This record gives sequence, C-alpha cells and structure tokens, in this order.
Amino acid sequence: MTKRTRFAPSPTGYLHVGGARTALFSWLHARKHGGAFILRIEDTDLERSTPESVNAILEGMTWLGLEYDEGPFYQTERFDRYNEVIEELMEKGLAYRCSCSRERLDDLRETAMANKEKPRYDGHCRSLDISPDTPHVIRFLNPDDGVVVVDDMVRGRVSFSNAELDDLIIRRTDGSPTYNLTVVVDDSDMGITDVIRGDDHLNNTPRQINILKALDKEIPRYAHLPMILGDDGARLSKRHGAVSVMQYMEQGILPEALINYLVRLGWSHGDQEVFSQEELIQLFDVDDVNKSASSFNTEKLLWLNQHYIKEADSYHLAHLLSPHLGRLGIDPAEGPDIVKVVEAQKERAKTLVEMAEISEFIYRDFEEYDEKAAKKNLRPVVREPLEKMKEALQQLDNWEETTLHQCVEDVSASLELKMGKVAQPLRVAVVGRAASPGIDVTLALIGKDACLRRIDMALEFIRKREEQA
RNA sequence: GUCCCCAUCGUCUAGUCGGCCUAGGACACCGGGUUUUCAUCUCGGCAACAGGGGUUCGAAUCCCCUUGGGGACGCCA
Repeated sequence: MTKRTRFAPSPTGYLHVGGARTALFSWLHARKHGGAFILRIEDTDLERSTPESVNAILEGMTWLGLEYDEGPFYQTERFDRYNEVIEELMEKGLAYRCSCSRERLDDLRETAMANKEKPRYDGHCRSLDISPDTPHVIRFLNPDDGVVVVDDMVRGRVSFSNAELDDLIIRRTDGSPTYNLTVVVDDSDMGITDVIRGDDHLNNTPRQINILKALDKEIPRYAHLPMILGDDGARLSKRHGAVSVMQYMEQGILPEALINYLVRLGWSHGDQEVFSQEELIQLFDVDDVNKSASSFNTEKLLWLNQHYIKEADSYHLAHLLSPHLGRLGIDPAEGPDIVKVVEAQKERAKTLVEMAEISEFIYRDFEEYDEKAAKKNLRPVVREPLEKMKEALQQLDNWEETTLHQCVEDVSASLELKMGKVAQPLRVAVVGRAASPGIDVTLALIGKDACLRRIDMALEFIRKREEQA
C-alpha cells in the first residue's frame, strides 16, 4: 500500500522549528516511499485560528521546499462530515449527550486532584438520555476496561489502560466538533497510513484509537517525534529568539541549512553531518528516530549555514544577498558585479546578513575606523607606505586583481618591507577595519576613486593623530 | 497529584538484539600549521555512558529501584 502522511498544523501562530521538523519528517517519509504528503489545516478553534497564520505556515513550508501533494484541506469546511460521524456514533450508542455544567466538571477535577487521582469525567450523563433541546455536548463512550496498545514507530509499544481514559467531548455546546474527533475522521477519510506528529500527542493516541475502533476504521501507523528544546534546555518558546521559521530567513539562513540542521535533531546516519535532499530521501527512516528530546543549538546551525553558503552557486547567492544589502540601504546595482562580491565574501560569512554587513565598505565610505585596527595600523610609520601606494595606484590604468596585486608587491619591495606591512595598513585605510578579502580583491571591488579618496582620509587621520600626540 | 515517555562529552549524536568501547564523529572551546588581515583549509587537545542494585565469564548496551527532565490530564489543537 502506498504511504500517505500528513502535516496538520493549527493556524494559531507561525510555523516554528518544532512544527517544521514534524513536517520535514512527514514529508521525507512520504517521499522516501513514493507516497503522498498531505497538508491539513486544523482550524476548528474558531477563536484562535487566523488566515494570517495559515499564510505564515504556507510561506514557511514553501521556503523550506516542503511541497505537499494534496490540500490544504480546512477542517472548518468539513463540519457536515464530522456531524455525520457523530450521528453515526450516537446511533450506535457509542456517544451520548451530556449536560454537566462547567462548575460540576471543575469540581470533579479538583476533587480528583485532591484525592491524588487522575482527573477524569465520571460518566454522570451516560445513562441520563438528555433531551436534544437542552444545551449539551456530546461525549464519546470510551470503553471502561481493557488496554490500548500503541505500536509506535519511534517509541515502540506503549500501552494505556482504558481505566485511565474518560469520555471525551467530541462536540461542543455550540455544535462544533473537537480535535480528537476531527483528526480521526480526517485521517481516516484522507487515507492517512502513517501519522507522524509531535510527542505531545502520544497521550491522545489511545483515545483516537478507541474512536477509530468504534467507527470500525483502520488504525494508521504512528510515529511520535521527540520535542525540540531551546538553546538553554527549556521548552522552545517565544523567549528563545527566533521561533518562526521565517525569522531564520530574515537572519540570512539558507533553507537547505535549516533542513539539514533540523533533520539531525533526533535522527542520524552514522557520522554523516551534511546531507543533500536526495540523500535524505534515500537515507531517512522514521524507525531510526531517537526517543529523547533534543536542544536546539544555534552555533551548529550557523556552522551548517556557513557550509552551505560556501558550497552554494555564487549567482544564486547573489540573488539571495541582494535584499539583505537593500535592508542596509545599499543598492547593489550601484556597485561592482554582486556576483564578484559574493565570491569574495563566501568563505567569510556565517549568514547572508553578515555577508551584507561585511560588504558594506564596497558600496560606501565608512563613518569611522574600527578603533583597534586604526590604533594598530594607522600610525605615522605607515605614512610613507601609504603615500607610495597612493602614487602607484594613481598611475595604475589597469584596475584589476592581478595588476593590483603586482602593484602592492612592487611597493613593498621598493620599501624593503614585507607585504603585510604595506597591505594591512592599506586595508584598514580603505576598509575601515582589519578584516576583508585579499587586498587585491578588496581594492578591485572598491574601485580606484574610492580607494584613492580613502587613502587620503587615512593620511589625514594619521596627521591629526600626530598633532594630538 | 495521576498516567505516559525519556536519560552517552556543554550541544547534536555513533554505539548492528552484551565482548571489536582504555566509548567514535560533529558543533563549540583551546592550541599548532597554511595565509598580506579575517575567513577557509588542515593537524592536535579538552570533554560523557545520571546514581545504586542485579543478570552474566563479560553491560554504555538486558532487568529493577532512585534521581532528574519532559508530556498529558481543556467545550485547545
């Protein structure tokens, strides 16, 4: 049988890394087995679901490249179907009306807790035959005894005693169906064979299996994924920086880096760290997923991101870098070929944001020198090398890397100085700080006019500094 | 509180149904080399089987207990 998996987020916020990994594993499982990956929006909570959230989730999935084969299906459009199933359950005598007040329910819970017992509904309305006209909810008649076994692909066999479960509400007073009912109906109707979801749903699984059994439906295979914790080991939340997948995009993370990072959280293939999408589809197996929760480690994400930046096609990267330059108020069109910029900076940036920042000097004069760099390199002793460089550069017609390199070398030789003694002060003069690509590449990217102008600025800086001393 | 789950370096993890583990790799960190700077690359170092009982000739690997962590217990999903 072909495998069918699904990702079923509730649109009450952004797509966060936990959800993204769940979607990723589901997607990989489907792709690996040549099956279908279905997107379903669980928006039965009318209060909290928003269209903005739906868009944010769609946007995040698109960015990550997790394309779905069917959907998105919206649960709010399937209320008739849910009611049909609820009716079926009622007719079979496997569901009943309940008119217990919230106060009574609250009391029940408190009493149970006080008695050190698990809070559960006592079945008060089971045999009361409440009139359809009085306000009521509908509860599923859960079996009283026996055991439900979940044969989970990652957790193994987990069993729950029916005595621990209670008669859950499947339809609210306002007539809307609840989660445990809709999931079961949808997974069944949509032919989902493999339910891959977060760990927090493990406790719901026996309830869902009971409903499935009552409906005489096939029970899918389950895989409950461990949680992802924040950098500090606590639960991932808004307090832990970037929660939304799209925030990573804004921070200049490549989607393939995030995917690669996420897949290694809870899954591994020997000692391999870097996986292409094709490799993942081939090698991934839910059965190999870890049982324990893992902490998100931004450092490693950054390392992977740098790796992918290094490996990426420069032309492609240029496209991605452009908006980040724009955010700094830079129009890439007003500088050298942006592909050249990318090639010069590729190995020096962990993110696209960083790449944009360290490339700023190429497009405009800097406001002030990096204090340390200036202190160390813009001293009176470098006046001569800088002046000599200025003269030599002024006379240079052919402003390109090879000739620039030769030029710096010649000046160094004529002064009997090591190349670093000339190149480094020159770098600080034209870049404003101590780090940049090779001096020849740096000069080439900045351009002749700006270079000469900045050397003058540096000479002026040295002169003033001397006066003050 | 009750039920369910989890437990190897700071972090992600390897560890084929016990021996090849004086526990391997990666990130981070520290040090060396390459280099005109930074970075890349490269070499090396630091660092863990939560604790206690068993089972066994032999346990990180199996069992039990303790401890710690997480999840669930909603007319949320």
